[in-house]
Amino acid sequence: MHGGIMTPSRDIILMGSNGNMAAYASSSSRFSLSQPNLFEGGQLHLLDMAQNNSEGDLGRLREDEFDSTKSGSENQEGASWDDQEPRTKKKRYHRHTQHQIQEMEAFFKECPHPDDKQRKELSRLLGLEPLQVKFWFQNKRTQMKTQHERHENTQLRTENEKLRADNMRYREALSNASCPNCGGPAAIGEMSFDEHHLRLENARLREEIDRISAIAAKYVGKPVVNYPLPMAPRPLELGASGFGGQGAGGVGGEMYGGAGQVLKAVGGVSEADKPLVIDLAVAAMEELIRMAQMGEPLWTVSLDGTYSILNQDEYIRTFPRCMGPKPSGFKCEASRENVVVIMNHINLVEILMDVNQWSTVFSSMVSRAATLEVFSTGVAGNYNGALQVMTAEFQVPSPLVPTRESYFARYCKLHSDGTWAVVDVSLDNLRPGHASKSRRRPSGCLIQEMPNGYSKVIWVEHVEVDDRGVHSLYKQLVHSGNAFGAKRWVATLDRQCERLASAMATNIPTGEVGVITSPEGRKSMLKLAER
DNA sequence: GGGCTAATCCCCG
DNA sequence: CGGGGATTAGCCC
Repeated sequence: MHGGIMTPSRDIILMGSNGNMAAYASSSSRFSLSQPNLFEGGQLHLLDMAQNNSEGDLGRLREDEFDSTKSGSENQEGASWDDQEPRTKKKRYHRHTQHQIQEMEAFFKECPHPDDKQRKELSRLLGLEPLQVKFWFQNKRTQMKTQHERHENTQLRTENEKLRADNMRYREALSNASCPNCGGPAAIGEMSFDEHHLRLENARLREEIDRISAIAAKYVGKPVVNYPLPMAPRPLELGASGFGGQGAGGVGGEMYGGAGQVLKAVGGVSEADKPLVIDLAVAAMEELIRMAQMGEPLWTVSLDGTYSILNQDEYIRTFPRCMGPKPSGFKCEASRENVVVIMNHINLVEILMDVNQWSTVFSSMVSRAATLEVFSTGVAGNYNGALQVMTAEFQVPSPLVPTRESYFARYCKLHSDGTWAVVDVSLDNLRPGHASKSRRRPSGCLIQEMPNGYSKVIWVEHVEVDDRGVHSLYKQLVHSGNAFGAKRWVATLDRQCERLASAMATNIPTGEVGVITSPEGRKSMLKLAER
């Protein structure tokens, strides 16, 4: 019971009832307290009483240890509650002696959860109430726990600081790196993109690039025409995109923008022809670049000096005929025009690559258009590397001029000097059954960003057409380079820019389509809302 | 005032 | 009922 003084006997003999609970040698100044659960095959010497106790006398030891200069509240003898207030509300300040703590610590190391019996023995040994021993062990356990937690916390903190430092270093390195694609900073603004999304996108695109380049490499050096067809052509894969069934999500839904029934009969290319399409696109891109850059004698400047006409003989001498020779009876039309377009270069690329925008902006020339298959949507969120198979019907607003249907690949590439290029090349070789009346030789445009936000555009149009039976007036039209030539494309684009500018300024028509340049350089098409 | 520790209270299995 | 978490009380630095 609380209250009774547990005066320690001067000779403590710890003798468990069963005889192995504790062992004590009073004269040897050393005793061991063995625990039943630890006592297997020998006694564990947990309590070393020898320290500072030459006489092995516990009672005296405690008295010796007691420093009389210390506060009177320090427990002196026995460390019990007996001589103090009965355990009611007020606690009296009391500290266990060094010795008592030492002994209990030692025991704790071996057994933090002493049972009743062990506590009793300890209390007897140390002259404490069993309850006090119980408290002490309880408090010790919580103390150890908090200590452990604190230690763990500091460990985590240092680890955290180390990771932070690493992170900073990586960020630093990243911000100094430059993007291999555009030469701009490689660091990704945290605000603008979701990093996770980008990582997934990157992985997908990397895979796509690997696949494309592997296929392209496989066919390098082989003739482009008369491709072996190792596999039977697959059924039409309308809406399918990319290789290996990888989807370029969302494309299928926008297919056939403005396309009529006729175009729906035309499918994508067969699996076996895909390498050929890639090869053609790459070759066409190369040709377009050279066509755009060369001068005399390949090009002859028109009389009024606003555009250039292609010199056929020179062309045949200069360029390998990647599409094969001109079909007999076909006439060649080719022109080039340099122009400044009042539009952001990114917008212009977007218009060309998005069939809906393209057919809308050039609606006076393109009566129908559809994207049949998307090989690649481009890299890094833009159209760089985008390749798609398209079909379109071109028109001239005149009953004298028949429409021309074309089945072609459109390939977009950002070149290392910052120039964007979009090239079309006919894929008629892939459709031997379709006797096309016209073919698009590498045609398209080079787009350069100008400091004022406008775009410098070089437009090349190069088509071969069967004009037999076509009205002579039309032939004159073609000869002037205005019918389907670069000049007309450029003029159409210009008109669209002007139309929008005036629509915006005068606030007039509804339902009109125009082109705008947002500050961010995005969303180029504008359909003025109904009012 | 905060840390330490003996002791208390109280909840939960 | 005992263990353990939360809290308190008293002391020390």
